Amino acid sequence: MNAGPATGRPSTKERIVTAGAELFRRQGYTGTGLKQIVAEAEAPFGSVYHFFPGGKEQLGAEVVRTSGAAYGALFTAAMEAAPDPVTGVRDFFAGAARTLVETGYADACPIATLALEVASTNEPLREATAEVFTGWIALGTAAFAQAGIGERAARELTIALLSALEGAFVLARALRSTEPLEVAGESVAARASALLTAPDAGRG
Amino acid sequence: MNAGPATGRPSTKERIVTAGAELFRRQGYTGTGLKQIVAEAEAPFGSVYHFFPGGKEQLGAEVVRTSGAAYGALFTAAMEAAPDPVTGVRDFFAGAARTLVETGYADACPIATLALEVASTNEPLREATAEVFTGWIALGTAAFAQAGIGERAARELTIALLSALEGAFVLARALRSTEPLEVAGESVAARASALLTAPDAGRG
DNA sequence: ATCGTTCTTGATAGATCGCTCTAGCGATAG
DNA sequence: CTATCGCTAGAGCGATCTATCAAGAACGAT
Repeated sequence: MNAGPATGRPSTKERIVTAGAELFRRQGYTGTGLKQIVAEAEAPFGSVYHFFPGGKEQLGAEVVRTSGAAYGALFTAAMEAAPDPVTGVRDFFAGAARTLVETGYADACPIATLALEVASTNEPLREATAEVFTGWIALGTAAFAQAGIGERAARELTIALLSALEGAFVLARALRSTEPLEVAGESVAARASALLTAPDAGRG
Repeated sequence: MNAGPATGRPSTKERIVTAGAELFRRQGYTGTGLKQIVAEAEAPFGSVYHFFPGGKEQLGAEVVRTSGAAYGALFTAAMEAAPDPVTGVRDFFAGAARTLVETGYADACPIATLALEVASTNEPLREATAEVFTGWIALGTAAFAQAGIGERAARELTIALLSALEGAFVLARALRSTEPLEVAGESVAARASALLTAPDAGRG
């Protein structure tokens, strides 16, 4: 029943999930071994199968859901902290670019690499990534709708935002440049601005 | 010196590259074994190391460059076949969506999965993917510039296009839906249209 | 104190990984 | 014919992979 910190140290399970999230994000799912995860987590090997009887796949699913929720919260926080949605979008892309540079172009989307790897090879994990993306779309749609954009336009704006963000991450990591994030962010901000300036365009 | 077809069958090297391209695209780089590649290619295992003394990494680099060039040609062909750039963009996204559906959401970008996997773990392969992306940016910039868009705006439009495309691929494969490709394509088409309608906006 | 449960721990199995190595086939040149 | 060379062919190496297993430590409940 130990969920954690009598001491300041996170529980073994938490450390495994955290280490798995970091390694899956940077090296992908198939490229990361359980041995490497437990080494990074400073956890005994057997604990993986104690907490995740379903093995690597179950750990992967939990990592996807956990870090997906965390990243969604990051987006919501950026949107709520900003005076308007356009600024929120700009801030979010700028923050993503900053993180990317600070981590040596390692930390971008927490689930994209895994998502592409498993999309055609592992149905349970594919479903986990689909659930996360669906949740992000709902989050963004709600945020833009609250700002006065029609439901349908808000949804399409969110999908365009996520597409631009994920794609910019691919280019940015490969090219080791933040230019794609800047261009993509400005592109989405412009579209959001247009929808807010001429609100009739986006009533759905 | 056999580059191929006295018979109709492609050379062993070609079959290995083709099989590698298909498997890396669908399952990723670390998720694909050399044994699986030679089985798919109906080639002897030893031939891999005959043609690619550098092993899996060298094969990966050749696959990236080959299929990157082929995909670039596909883009150029779509742009040249279309009456105007906006239609070209729409056709290209629509064609990508069609391929995705026809292959059961397996065949999207030929190098994206590999690019994310190796971006922080394998510098030679990362450089190969960076070269391909740089080539695509040059291709798109030239195509849009030829249509009358200023050099700088053409470059940014191309980066926005590639970001939207790659990101839409991620979402589409995970969600098993073409909606992201449709939304992203329309978004890029709209931006291209705006740059062509008001050409002064894009003189750089 | 004793029991039961939860969690820790690492050795180990069985499969697969990338890669090396040697042997041999078949076409061509001399 | 013989020699050479490009390529075929696959057995096998050490390493690593996921997963299993049995045993012990920690701890609360009775």
